[in-house]
Amino acid sequence: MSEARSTPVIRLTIDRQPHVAAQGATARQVLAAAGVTDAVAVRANQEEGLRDLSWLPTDGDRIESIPVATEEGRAVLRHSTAHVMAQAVTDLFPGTKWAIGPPIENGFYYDFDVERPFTAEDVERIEARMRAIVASRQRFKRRVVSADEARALFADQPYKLEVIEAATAGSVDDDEAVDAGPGTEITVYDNSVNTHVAWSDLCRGPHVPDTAHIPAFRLLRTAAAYWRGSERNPQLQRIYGTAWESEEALEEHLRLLAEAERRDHRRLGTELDLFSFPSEIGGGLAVWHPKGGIVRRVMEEYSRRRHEEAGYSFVVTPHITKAALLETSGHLQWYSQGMYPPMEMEGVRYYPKPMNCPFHILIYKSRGRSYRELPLRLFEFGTVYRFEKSGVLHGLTRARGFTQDDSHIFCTPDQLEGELTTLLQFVLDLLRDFGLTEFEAELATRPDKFVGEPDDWDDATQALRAALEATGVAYVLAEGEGAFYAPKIDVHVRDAIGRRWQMSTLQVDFQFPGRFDLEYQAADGSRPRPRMIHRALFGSIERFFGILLEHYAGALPAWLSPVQVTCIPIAERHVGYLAGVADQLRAAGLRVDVDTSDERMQKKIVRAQHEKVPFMLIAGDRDVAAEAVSFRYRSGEEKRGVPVGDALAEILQVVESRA
RNA sequence: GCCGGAGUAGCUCAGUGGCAGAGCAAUCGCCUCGUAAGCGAUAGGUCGCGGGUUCAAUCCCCGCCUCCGGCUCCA
Repeated sequence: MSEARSTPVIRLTIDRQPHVAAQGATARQVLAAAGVTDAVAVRANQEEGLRDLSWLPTDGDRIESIPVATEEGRAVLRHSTAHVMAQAVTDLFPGTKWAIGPPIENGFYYDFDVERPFTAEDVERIEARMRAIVASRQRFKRRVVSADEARALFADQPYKLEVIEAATAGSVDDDEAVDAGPGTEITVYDNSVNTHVAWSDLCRGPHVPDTAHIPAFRLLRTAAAYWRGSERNPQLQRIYGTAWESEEALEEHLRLLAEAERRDHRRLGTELDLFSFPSEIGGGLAVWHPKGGIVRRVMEEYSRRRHEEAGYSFVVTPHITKAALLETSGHLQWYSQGMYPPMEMEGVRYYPKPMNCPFHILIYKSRGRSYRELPLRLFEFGTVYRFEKSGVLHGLTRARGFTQDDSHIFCTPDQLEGELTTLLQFVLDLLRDFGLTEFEAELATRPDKFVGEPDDWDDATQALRAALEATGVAYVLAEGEGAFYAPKIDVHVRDAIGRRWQMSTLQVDFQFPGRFDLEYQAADGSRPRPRMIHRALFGSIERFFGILLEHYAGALPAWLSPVQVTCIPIAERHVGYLAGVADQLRAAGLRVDVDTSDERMQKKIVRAQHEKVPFMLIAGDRDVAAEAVSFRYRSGEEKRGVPVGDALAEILQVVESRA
């Protein structure tokens, strides 16, 4: 730097490279001098929080630039865009009270207390106003204020006052922390053009330097949300939006949203004639049509076989039970709001079951158990009923009646760790067989409110951790997120378009063995309590099916497809030949249709393509003469003149490999 | 459950205060065809349900039901 001669200099590290800068230079200036132009914020000295580009580094600071095209950078961008949105709302709806407006995955929101909910037209006007604000190149300027100054500034903003009080008391939650840093200092960001302050918000920051750094955004939808997330609090009007580092990135995100809509399992369920939710039966209660029923049966059969190979014992239990069982288990005390109400017969109350565990425990208890029998692995496709609030139902992934692939494993304390390890490996292997390959696990530890002995918790948590380490699956610690009766591993999967779904859960239970007074006879004649592991692998068949359907966009792999092969005659005279081919394929266990409709071949191809059938076998004169068929694959590729035996072998190979 | 939105043919959706429409699907007929939609005809509706306003309501108003987007909750 040329001015270094007359100005005191400071030594900095910028993105691990040493640099010299003039004292008093902003982070933005030193980054620019170092050739870094894509940053929206910086991290200083490996601190957790980020700083504005207007921050003044001092000698010896290590600076990490945060480019906009990173998750942290986008969060800064989205947070700033949320401010612009709040400013636009304030411009258009004077008197609006602001709550909070944090960045979230893929976007941002801001909650407002307004006279009436926003309409679609309001949102258009807000977005237009935002574009004007962005075009005016407003700056985001940070200033530190005292708690009293903040109270005065936001005297007419009751939600901000609450955040200020929470911040000064040091008790903010994560979302609110975005608006005011805990305890330390209270900061305000002024949005200004030249010296004119257009709008100010209580905010921890950081923010982009000015609105020229907001290249692409879109408002997406409005919704109601409770203040501080509690249904006892007033409902606020929330606007969701998204912001990206470029128009291209925004377009790509919008394309992904459209893709997700296209893959919606509820839409595919109707289009492919798999299942439906007749309103005559009631919300959240599915009926499975023949084609959906085939897929479900194949899934269950495969799972059953794998469980048998892994040493599980199949059990069957009823759908309803007397209240007493659920009193012993504690469900009536803890879970009654999630249960269907009881029905009374001969003066006794019976409940539809919300979970299978108490029933499996009674099987364990049906006679004395020896350590020689352990681990005892009970498995059931157990159908349960839970009364979900009407607003939360969502196709097959959130239903009121569903079938869990539920198992309960009873083992000795010594067996626990080994059992968990093989169990987790089993879970991951089976998910892979269904084509899900990206896993992320969470180890959820003891919550503030818990039952049992801390030592037991530590042992069980350690066993779960050992299982995670042994299988090598990536996991994060979810401190305090365990169930009140047990630590657990939750396995999440990423689907084909990157969405995260919670799938399997493994829990080590401290409650039930004691509540039901379970025991086994040990080799030394003592009668210790067994350990108990709860495990749902798919979670529920319905939910898993829905996720698979979205993962594959309806084009299920051949082994799961309801129709694996559609035979298409080119002309009516080829029907008889293809009927013979179809018989051969069926004899080999394949699910085959022959399209005998009075349509042209092209039309039949369209239909089979819409039905997402993996293999079309087409036959005309040339194929008949050669005792061959012609393939058309789901991809649109084709292969002509394949001898029937070869075609059968090829299809069987794909089906059996579950590819 | 709460806030907002939407309900028109099996599906996707137009439409208007004055006899209810399209495409696809379905049925029937003609065509017999070599890799993404052949031609014609027919049928299909209490315009979610109930009430109100009006000479007249699918349309405007009110209530309810169902679904959708969120919130809370959750497999």
